[in-house]
Amino acid sequence: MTNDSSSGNVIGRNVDPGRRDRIIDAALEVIATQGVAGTSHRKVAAVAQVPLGSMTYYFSGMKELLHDAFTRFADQAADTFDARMQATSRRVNAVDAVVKAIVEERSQENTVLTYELYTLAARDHDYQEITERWMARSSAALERHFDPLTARLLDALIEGITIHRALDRDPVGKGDVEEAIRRITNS
Amino acid sequence: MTNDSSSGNVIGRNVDPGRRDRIIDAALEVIATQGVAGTSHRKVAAVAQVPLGSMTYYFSGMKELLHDAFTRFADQAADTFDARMQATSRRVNAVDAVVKAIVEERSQENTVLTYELYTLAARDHDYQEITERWMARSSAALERHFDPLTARLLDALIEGITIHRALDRDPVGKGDVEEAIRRITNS
Amino acid sequence: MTNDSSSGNVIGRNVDPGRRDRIIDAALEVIATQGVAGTSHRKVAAVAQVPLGSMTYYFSGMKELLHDAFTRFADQAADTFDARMQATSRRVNAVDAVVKAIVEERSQENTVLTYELYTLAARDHDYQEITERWMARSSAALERHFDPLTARLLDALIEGITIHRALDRDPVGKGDVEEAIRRITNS
Amino acid sequence: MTNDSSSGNVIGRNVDPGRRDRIIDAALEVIATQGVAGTSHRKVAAVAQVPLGSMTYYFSGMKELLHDAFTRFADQAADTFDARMQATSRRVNAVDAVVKAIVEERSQENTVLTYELYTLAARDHDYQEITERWMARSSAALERHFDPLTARLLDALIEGITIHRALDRDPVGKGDVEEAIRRITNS
DNA sequence: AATGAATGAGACTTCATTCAT
DNA sequence: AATGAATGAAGTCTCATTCAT
Repeated sequence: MTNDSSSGNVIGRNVDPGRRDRIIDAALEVIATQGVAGTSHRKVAAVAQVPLGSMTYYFSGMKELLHDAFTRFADQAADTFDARMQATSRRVNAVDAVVKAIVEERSQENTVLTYELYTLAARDHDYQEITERWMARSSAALERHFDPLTARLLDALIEGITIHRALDRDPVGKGDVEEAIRRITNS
Repeated sequence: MTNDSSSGNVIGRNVDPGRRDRIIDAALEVIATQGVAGTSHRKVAAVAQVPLGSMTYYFSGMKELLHDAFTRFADQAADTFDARMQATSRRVNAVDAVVKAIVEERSQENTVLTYELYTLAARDHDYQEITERWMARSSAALERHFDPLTARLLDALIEGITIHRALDRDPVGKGDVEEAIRRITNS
Repeated sequence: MTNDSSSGNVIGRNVDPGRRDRIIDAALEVIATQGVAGTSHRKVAAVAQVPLGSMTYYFSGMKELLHDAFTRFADQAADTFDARMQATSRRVNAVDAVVKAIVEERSQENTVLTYELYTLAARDHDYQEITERWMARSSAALERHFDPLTARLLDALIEGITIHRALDRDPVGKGDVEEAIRRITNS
Repeated sequence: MTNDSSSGNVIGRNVDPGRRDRIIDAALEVIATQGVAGTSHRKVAAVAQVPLGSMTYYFSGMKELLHDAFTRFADQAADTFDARMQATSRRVNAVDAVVKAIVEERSQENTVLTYELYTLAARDHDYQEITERWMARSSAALERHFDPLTARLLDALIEGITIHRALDRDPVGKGDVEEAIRRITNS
């Protein structure tokens, strides 16, 4: 009668720990695909394979869902970047590491999610907290290798290059990226 | 007989020639306020003070409206930046002009609209054409004073600084912006 | 394919003047049957045989629908009572007319609707305006035959007797009603 | 063996004996504030500070909860009125006592609850039993001082005056209330 | 040319109730 | 005995779009 979803226990309610996490992941997937504007409880529930009613059981509303999703996204991105900077011992390698972070890592999905977040943050302070924390962590990671001002300016440059690489049909190449990093860091 | 759609002013026809423009302006206002996600025919029609039926009469649908609106937005922004660069005769002043463009001009509304556009462009090629043209015009304007590579990198830096200034609670000051421009342009 | 509702014009949208009125009537029917608590857009739309979407096209929301419905109900009740009082020329007959108004006319449906309205009015001033106007018209109608104070007290008595007759398993009879009217009017 | 539900305090059992009562009180509070229509298990549970699951554990469903709540309400109201009548020894004072009962005692909350109850009773016989008992007790209390017919008519008058006082922007004053009581009781 | 009327689809959310524990 | 987890049903409302006029 009803779809036996995944693991037995057909009669009665499933006890499904981890479901909240699954919904958040599904939300990020839908946001990346359809944008915040195209994200709905229905679609997320379908991707997460949970009943529609679960959505507002686990999240007070759409806003909480989006907030939690973008918090996870920003935290993970910052973790990754942090790890990358941490793995670089010497300053001369730091420039390389940054170049790689830009060129190799920034997926289309990540870029899309980033601008969706910025768009929300530009209008709603609750999301701005997420971007602030993220930016602070980025700068801190860069300060492992650069002075505070340089770290900040470099962070901004990374941001700008990433955007332009994402939106440009003929994006700047790796060599030019490196040149930009060198200039801003006086390396 | 009555196919003259350009100039005529036969009784009862074409009473409100600027209506299409008015709708586009209203659309930009609504997008800035409510985001693309919160933009609807109804709201735009209300702001533009035109009947709801006008919306799909003048625009084939939501997408055409958004496309036209962002086209106007990007064109105007590029015009302004172009004029600013054109007004600067010597390279030494160019750095100053760029700093001012960043610090004095980028309003909250413009920033919001910019990311709404990027968000669309990141997912839909039709909008990407708009951002591409915009970026090309920006670089061209900068090439009045800088070599092509520098112009491109500078353009990206401007982008990044603008974002960070918009999203940071304690944004970098004018002096630091100038320092960044100097570094990227080797000035 | 779609249900041909009432009168032709299957292709395209029906132009159906009077539809708003029909919805209001349907609302009163549903309220009488299921109570305000049990009234929903769906149910009213079903009774009125209009699409669900019509509900919020014609009424800004549930509240406007209820307000309009109860306004019509109160106006009609006041009209009827007014006509009854107007038809009675002499005071001696007025008592009789009032008795008849209570005993013969107050249907179960009317009584139910009245208390639904009172319940709303007790909590929301917007509905209280309806009851105030109704009460004012009742008193005015009674003042054709009685002095103002007597009219007011009589109005209250009518109210109370009606309630008790509706809620009592063994309601007071016509004779006792007449006795009550006589006492309150000193007739 | 374990059917002793009144006093036991075995470990882990019946830790919170007054919980059912607390829920009923909370229900009355919610009904008074939001109306029967706006009353839900969730809201009542929140006010009573009990888990949501308690609601259907202690009450078979919403109807039982409402029924129990209104039973308590009616009983308490009848108790109060009864006490007031009992405290009045002589008939001449009885009129005064009734006037006071109307003017001094009928709170907005009580009035609201009363009509919510009437609204239910008008449609559902199970609630009508509550109103019948209440009315019977009122009449009985009045019969301490008045003959049966007068008691009944007076009871109805009290009802009507209370309603009109609640719904009228400019309610009848104490003096007029007294006049009404005198007329209906031939005092 | 222009628009008011109309509606099906789908949005978010609340809820009473069930069930495993 | 008691409850947290869970969900299907239904609620209100918004909307893009269509069509007759």
